[in-house]
Amino acid sequence: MTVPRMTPPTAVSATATSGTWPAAPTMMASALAPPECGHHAPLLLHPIVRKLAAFGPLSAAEEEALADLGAGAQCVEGRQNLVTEGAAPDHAVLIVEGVACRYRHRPNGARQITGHLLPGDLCDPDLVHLGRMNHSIGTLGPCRVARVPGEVLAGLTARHPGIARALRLAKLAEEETTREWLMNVGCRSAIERVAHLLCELHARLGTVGWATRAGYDLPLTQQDIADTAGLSNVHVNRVLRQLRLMRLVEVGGRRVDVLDRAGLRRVAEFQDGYLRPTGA
Amino acid sequence: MTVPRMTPPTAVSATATSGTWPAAPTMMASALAPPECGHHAPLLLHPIVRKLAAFGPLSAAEEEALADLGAGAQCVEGRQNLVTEGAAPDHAVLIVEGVACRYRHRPNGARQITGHLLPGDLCDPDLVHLGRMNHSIGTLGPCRVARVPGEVLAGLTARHPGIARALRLAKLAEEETTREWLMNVGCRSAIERVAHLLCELHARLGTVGWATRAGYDLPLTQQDIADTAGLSNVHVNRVLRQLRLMRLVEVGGRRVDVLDRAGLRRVAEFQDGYLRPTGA
DNA sequence: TTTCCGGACTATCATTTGTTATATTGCTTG
DNA sequence: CAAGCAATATAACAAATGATAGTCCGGAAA
Repeated sequence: MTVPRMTPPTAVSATATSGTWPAAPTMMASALAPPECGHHAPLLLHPIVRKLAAFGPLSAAEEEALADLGAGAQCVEGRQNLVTEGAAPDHAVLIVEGVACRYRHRPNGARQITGHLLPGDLCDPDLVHLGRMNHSIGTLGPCRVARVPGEVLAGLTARHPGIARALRLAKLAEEETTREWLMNVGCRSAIERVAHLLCELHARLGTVGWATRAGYDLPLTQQDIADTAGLSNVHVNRVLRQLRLMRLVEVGGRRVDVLDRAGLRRVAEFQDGYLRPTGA
Repeated sequence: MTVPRMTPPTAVSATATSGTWPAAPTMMASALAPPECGHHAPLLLHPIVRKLAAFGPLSAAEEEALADLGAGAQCVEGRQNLVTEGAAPDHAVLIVEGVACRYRHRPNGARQITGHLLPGDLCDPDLVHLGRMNHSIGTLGPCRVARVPGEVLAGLTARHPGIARALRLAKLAEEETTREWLMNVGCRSAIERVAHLLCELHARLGTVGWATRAGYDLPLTQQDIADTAGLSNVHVNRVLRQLRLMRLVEVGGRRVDVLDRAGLRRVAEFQDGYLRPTGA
């Protein structure tokens, strides 16, 4: 059977200035290679290495151990559950490629997405404490994911203090992100919410090499954005049109083109500090 | 949409004002004997003992060690900051009595409350990881709070595995609660949001002995509820009147009288499972 | 190719919620 | 006691957002 893959990041146009943006297109292209041949590629190409390295220095052995986590990654189509509400998983899930989310449904069918899982995200790092999940985790677009048994994870953190520390900081960042979403939904207007969401995705995908300064590929439908921001799909459409008319960002065809990053951030009041908590 | 209307950020008061506590007597009268009235009182009267014991068995030594945390508690008036955004605290804060919250302001003055801190709540148990806070913590009504130095906390968890485990579960419960709030604000109607909030407070205060089946004392203003639920104060007033007319709950005079607990929970679709995660 | 279908898009209308303004109440303070 | 302040209450109006319905488009399947 055919296995769905993510659209690879589009090559940067010749006019694009490198600037301060971390990702290089050639690196991203090779990141798409199957994980089996990954031992020749720089370890930083593995999204989880890139993500955790941003929280503090990792030893070479730690980077290698992290990269190994993605070795057995499998392809999953969009709209599939990875972990279902009520289950008591004995493994964590590492997103190697694609976008997944945490979500829950109300009895009336309404869905609320409570978190996005992007390449390099590991959930849940402390599943040992968790009896049964009270929300589900599912893919939004096609993904490559690796299941990490609890014992493997425990051994990893026991042996590598740098990884343990980075995972704690990553967890903290996730908590802060949830609070930021609450801020978003609780007291920002529709256009501000959507703008903020697009900024956040830009920043997060950027640190793992899946976004350029010009934009990023995004498998979310307008309904997915609506369920994230607490809006209706129709209103999300209205807001996206407005953002397009304001020459800030164009969203369509599973692609987000950021025309005016500064302007978008201004509308969203976006401050990216919450994504990078610093250790004490 | 939301226009400047808020009271300015509360003035910071690093000085722990001790002594007077305006509304104290009435709060204590119905529910419990005052927890501070002595070393002779059963340890379960200490809210943090009650709260953590709900997550799993604690040894007598552990209960005693926990009860000691509240020994040096000081009185703080309402509307005072305990920790201010941008600070890098070296201590955790234990709420012994009263209600506090995590919150942030938007530049336009709008405030979003992202969490409630009730008696027995300890924040943040893992402050070691935290560089600077990107939200503030402040009292909503008069409180008694104890500051717990990081070293004390570290020693406590190192020496008492039962406490360490309970604190981890409590942290997990807090995360689940934040997600539940996101669900609330993101996809429930105004009346459902307020009903859900009242149910949650009832359940949480109940486990630490500050609520009876009939209701509980609550120092929140309607504006505070509004800032929690992502509504305007006027609309909160409308909703509270509706809940009163439906004979579900009466809120007023710093008091919540629950007339029909089952009915209120039905309106809110309240499931309290998220408050008590089970260990694996 | 044609058909089918999900997603994007738009228009119109309905409704919830926010805004502004003004009393009122109760408590604190002078 | 009166004055002042904060919180509550309510009304009238405005704005933001949701609901419904339908078209259009592009990719997948027959």
